[in-house]
Amino acid sequence: MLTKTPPAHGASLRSAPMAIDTGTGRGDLGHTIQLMGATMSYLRNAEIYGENEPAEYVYMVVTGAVRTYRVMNDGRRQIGGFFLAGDIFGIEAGGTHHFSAEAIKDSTVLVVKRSVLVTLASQDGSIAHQLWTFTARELERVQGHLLLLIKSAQERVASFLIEMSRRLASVDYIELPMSRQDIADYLGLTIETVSRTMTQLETEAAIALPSSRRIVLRDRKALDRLNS
Amino acid sequence: MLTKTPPAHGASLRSAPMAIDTGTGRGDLGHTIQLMGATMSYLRNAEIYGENEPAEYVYMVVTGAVRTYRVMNDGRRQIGGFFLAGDIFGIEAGGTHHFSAEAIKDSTVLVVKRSVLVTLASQDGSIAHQLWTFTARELERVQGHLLLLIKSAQERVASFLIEMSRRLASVDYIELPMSRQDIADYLGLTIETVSRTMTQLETEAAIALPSSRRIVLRDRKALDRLNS
DNA sequence: CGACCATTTGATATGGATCAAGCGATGTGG
DNA sequence: CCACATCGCTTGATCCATATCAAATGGTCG
Repeated sequence: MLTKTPPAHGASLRSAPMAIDTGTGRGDLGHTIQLMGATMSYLRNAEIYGENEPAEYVYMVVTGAVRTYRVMNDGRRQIGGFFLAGDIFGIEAGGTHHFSAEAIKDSTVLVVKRSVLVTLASQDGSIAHQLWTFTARELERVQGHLLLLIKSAQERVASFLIEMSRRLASVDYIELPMSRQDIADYLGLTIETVSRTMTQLETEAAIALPSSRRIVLRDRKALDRLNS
Repeated sequence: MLTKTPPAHGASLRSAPMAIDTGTGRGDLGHTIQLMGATMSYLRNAEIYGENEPAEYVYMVVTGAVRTYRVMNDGRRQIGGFFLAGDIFGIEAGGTHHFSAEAIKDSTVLVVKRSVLVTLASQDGSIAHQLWTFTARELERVQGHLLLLIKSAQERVASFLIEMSRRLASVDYIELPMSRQDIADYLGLTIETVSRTMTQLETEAAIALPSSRRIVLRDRKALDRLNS
């Protein structure tokens, strides 16, 4: 359950935004961030920000993947979310982060000063609306995550795979950026249970596992039935 | 796990706002609603709104208590939150409710048309900020709820009791408005486990149970240790 | 090749679910 | 005003899904 997180706080500032496909519609807060953001790079497992730190920046993933998490006093880690290319994270209405954020693999992100965004919002109703809408969508996401945690292991894993398949713009297989431990800590399971459930789904011909990180969704209907 | 919800859709419109102690600081969206809200009454177990309905109103509890919930396809019910006097619920940035809401006991609420609030927000930056702040706080609440669901039964129940003691402005005992089934569906446990855990906490002298709905927090430190 | 790390697989333990019955309070009709 | 039905809650017995503990396997990199 517990995970060590060898940090390697290697963040280098680069510059200049670039075009990103925001087709999935994250409000257009993504667009706003693209216009104003500076590029930063983080090495695998580098901390992007820590729990209880002041929330100085808002982030959008350009390449790579990010996890947010909290460590409970007993050492258990709960992952709050995974953020992939195009996803925004780190927004806090109150000025403090309630989760930590780390790069799952070498990643680049756009950053915008939160204070700038907040000031803009106070002048521009459209920006204010984007902030609200984004936070509301985040709320929905967390509510969905919460609903996952009362389901069976099979259902959780199936839901996770379906979600990832949707978000990873996958062709005929998905390439997971995160480890089994990350998945376990996201789903509230142990790594062993996640692994066993995967093999079980493979046995039932719902998925195929060419390698541990590469997963073919073979029987979408069966997975959907579990996802329900 | 499953619960029947004998509806009795008795909602009568009354009128006129009244002063409410908003001392705990819900932004001052609460104040805004007090200024504009109309009073509605709901009988115990009456539906206030349903999942997937358009979100026409925003609500603030004046007296009584409200639960929001979703029913999964297998019949399990997950309670999303309990809302007590002064609490606001039913805000949705997208125009649709994602949970249903019911009165836990006979309740009165203030209602404001969502459209009015949204229009106001587009003109008044302070209202826009209130909406954002409120939604962000709601997000934090749900994240806290999510963290609960990975803990042990004792920890969940202890956390629940501590939270309720804080929110119910209790003197030397708390008077729960909700049933064991509601608590179970909020904590992701069965009613039997909630009941057993309560008796266990009583045995350990952490609480006393003068009656099933009335609970004395006898050893706050022990509970805090579980809450952690 | 050898060391390390992630993942899988196996054996066993356990917390909470499930099935079932009992109990106390509340309300209703005779 | 009592007898009885109902409802919410508690308690008991057993089962099962997932956790825990342990070891084997496989892939990656120096």
